[in-house]
Amino acid sequence: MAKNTSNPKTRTGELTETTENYLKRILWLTSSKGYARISEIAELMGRSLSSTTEAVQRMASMGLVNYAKYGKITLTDQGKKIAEEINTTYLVLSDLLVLLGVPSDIAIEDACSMEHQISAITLDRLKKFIEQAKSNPKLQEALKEFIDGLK
Amino acid sequence: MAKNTSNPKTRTGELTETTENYLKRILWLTSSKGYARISEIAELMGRSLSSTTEAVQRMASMGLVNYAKYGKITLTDQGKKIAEEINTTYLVLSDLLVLLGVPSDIAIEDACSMEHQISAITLDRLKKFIEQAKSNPKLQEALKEFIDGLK
DNA sequence: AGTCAATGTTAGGATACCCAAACAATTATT
DNA sequence: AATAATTGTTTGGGTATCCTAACATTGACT
Repeated sequence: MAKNTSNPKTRTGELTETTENYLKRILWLTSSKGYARISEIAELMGRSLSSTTEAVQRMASMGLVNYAKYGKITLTDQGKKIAEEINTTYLVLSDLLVLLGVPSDIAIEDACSMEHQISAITLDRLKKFIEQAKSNPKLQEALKEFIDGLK
Repeated sequence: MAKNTSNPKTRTGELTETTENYLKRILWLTSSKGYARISEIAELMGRSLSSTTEAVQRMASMGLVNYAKYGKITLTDQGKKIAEEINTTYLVLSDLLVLLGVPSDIAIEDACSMEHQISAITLDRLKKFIEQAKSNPKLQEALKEFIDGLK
């Protein structure tokens, strides 16, 4: 029986899930307009302004974002590097889900929180894919080649 | 740009990720031997005895587990129902990862925490699968049939 | 410049989690 | 049964997160 080896920490080994989510949203905002504002982050995260202010201050103290009261928010080099890693993972997952037939808006949402908030639709697609992979010879063979190609 | 619509809550809409993880481990233990002990849960979760006691007491107050001091722990009907849903999701995900060539021990770990703790290996497999799905005609066709078959 | 609306911060409070250390109960061993 | 070892609980702390309400700043408009 597999043990739970996970801390409250994440993939990066240092940041919480919440912090990673904030980072990703800030990356999106800064990519499109150069900086982010508390209100924009709050809106995108679905959190209150006060929670967002607090989170951003925490992230600033960790050296992830540049922040000054009432000012524009940007990512530090370190924050940007981590945010980009997270975003890449997110893109890979959402791509896969789309490939598996999950509608893109749901794929986007689900990619953000696989397992813990997976939707009924995504779950159904994954189930069917697994079934097919076991019974459909063509898919079976294509997957076999895929696996062989990894070596 | 997609908003974060997620609460601190999970798929079930009620429980936290941590609580869901505890539930799943308790399901595993109760399935194999009829009941669970604090120390076993703690071991499986990688948490201290005190944290585990606290979590189990919290879960008891939520009606998810049957608990009495120093006693054997079992799931209530409600707890069992939810735990089984979570476990099903977990099984689907781990199956898929195995299908994609992820070693089963890693698949098991990663299925527990997709996106937030995805390993480099899993990420690599997903990437390659996406690449292949775009370039390998056989896989492409097999996936197309899969998608068509969903209709 | 003065005022108002929008935006951002602080204060105050709550819950979920986690841990170590001290204490208590249970179980195993002599 | 008495003691030792194991297991479980409580206590006392700590951090992360969230929220509302009250306060402060900024920016826009008169």
